[in-house]
Amino acid sequence: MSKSAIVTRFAPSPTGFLHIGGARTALFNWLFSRRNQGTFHLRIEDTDRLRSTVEAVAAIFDGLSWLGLKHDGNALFQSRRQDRHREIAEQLLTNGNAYRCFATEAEVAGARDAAKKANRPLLFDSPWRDADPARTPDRPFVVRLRSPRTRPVEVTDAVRGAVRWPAETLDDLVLLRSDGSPTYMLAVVVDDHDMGVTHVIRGDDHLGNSGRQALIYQACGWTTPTFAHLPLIHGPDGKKLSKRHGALGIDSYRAMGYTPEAMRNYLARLGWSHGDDELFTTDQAVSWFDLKGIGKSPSRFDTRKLDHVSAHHIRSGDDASLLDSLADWLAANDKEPLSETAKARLRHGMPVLKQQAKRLPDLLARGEFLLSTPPTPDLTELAGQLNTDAKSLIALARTLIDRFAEAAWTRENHDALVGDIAVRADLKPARLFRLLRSMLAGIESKSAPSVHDMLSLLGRRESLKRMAAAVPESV
RNA sequence: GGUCCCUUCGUCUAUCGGUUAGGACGCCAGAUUUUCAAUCUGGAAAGACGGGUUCGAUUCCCGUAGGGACUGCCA
Repeated sequence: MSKSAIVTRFAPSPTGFLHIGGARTALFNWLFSRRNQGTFHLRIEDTDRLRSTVEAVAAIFDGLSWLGLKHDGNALFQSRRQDRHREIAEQLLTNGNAYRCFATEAEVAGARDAAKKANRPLLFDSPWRDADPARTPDRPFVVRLRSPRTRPVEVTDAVRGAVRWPAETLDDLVLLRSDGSPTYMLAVVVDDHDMGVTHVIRGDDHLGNSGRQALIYQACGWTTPTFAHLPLIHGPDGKKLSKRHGALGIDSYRAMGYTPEAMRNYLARLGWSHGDDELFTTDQAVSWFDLKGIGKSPSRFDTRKLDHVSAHHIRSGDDASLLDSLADWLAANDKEPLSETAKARLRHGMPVLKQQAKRLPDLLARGEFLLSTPPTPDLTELAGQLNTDAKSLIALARTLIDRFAEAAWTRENHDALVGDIAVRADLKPARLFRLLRSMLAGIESKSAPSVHDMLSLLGRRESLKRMAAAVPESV
């Protein structure tokens, strides 16, 4: 293992599902570690016990595994590391980089209100920062970091460049709450350090945190990792993605019938680019990925482009795995699983079905004609649509059956036959195709493939059977 | 309010001082045509604004406007 081994991590809070933005963050971390033969860790930030549930944690595992983003080693639960976090806080207290603050919450709030009125940064300047440790009151306290007040804090971000904050805008952040529990700020830094994380790739909403966290790294004497803050994903209206935009969780996209491969492609291209490449495989993304390709501005989620990417991956997908994906989709939506014969038929038709599908369920809609015998078409109704009468339509159908029955079952023959019959009947071939379509897949079949494809997929025997069934016995 | 970040076609983006500003989605037109699609061809469509720097700015700097994030003893 090289000394410069890269370690990344994805550290979601379990809030109910794997957010689409979180999924992209995970993907970038995964891509970056794979690209560099590094390590990709998963850490569950479950220190907010009220909001963290086993279901929420399971949703994250499910989402990641469906997306194919496997983490190395075991997932780490932040809540189980509180002793370690406290230990660091104690050290900081001992070496003077932190202090006990006995200010009440009301005092802090009052100071902030005053700062706001005076148009100053909302920081709280604790009177206990320089108090005599011997003269401390006997009441609850928090442990605060003693931030340097003279120099600005600077962080170098791999996508943003140098970012700095004036010293007076950063207050002494709380490390340990008055009940002794560690705060998020402390926990993140300690965990990232202990896990050996070299690159913190996360959402833009953490950019401000990186300055504060840098202060903790400095106080601990640790080297800060490289930060890379990803611009957020917005809804189609440019506002932060929220419930009113519809699907937020990766599970929703799974339920809609997008494949993991397509989601990876679309998500990777949202906020990251490799020249003009739009459609690519995951292997390609891995070999191309770099932090330089990450954009700076937020991007909007566009489901129509997602559809296009999805269609491409279905079209170029492997028939057998497409069938597996379809089975997964059925299961994810609590639908009845495919029977063995249904599987065999869809598998047989897959080369055709996948040509025009945007999402997995389209495969099923296209292939419906293969799975069940269509209802007998009402030729009277069809005659109405074709602006002719039922009687001549039936005659045409019979001719079609007779001629098809005696010719070899090829597309060329079918074309020639239809052309010939059309000329004799003084009709446009299009009408005969409409008639054939109705006989093979039902009069309402809008989503079935072309007549030629159906003829070929169904074969001579089944096709002729359906055609015959469509014509009334006695007229 | 304060701090920080962002700004190229409607959308995702390329460009790393000199281009007819390129590609993709979507859109429009045409071809094809047995529905819906898919496919092929063509088309419309962008550097927020104002100042600098420079022989030359989309590109560098400043300002303005707009958008976003953060601003907790949440994560």
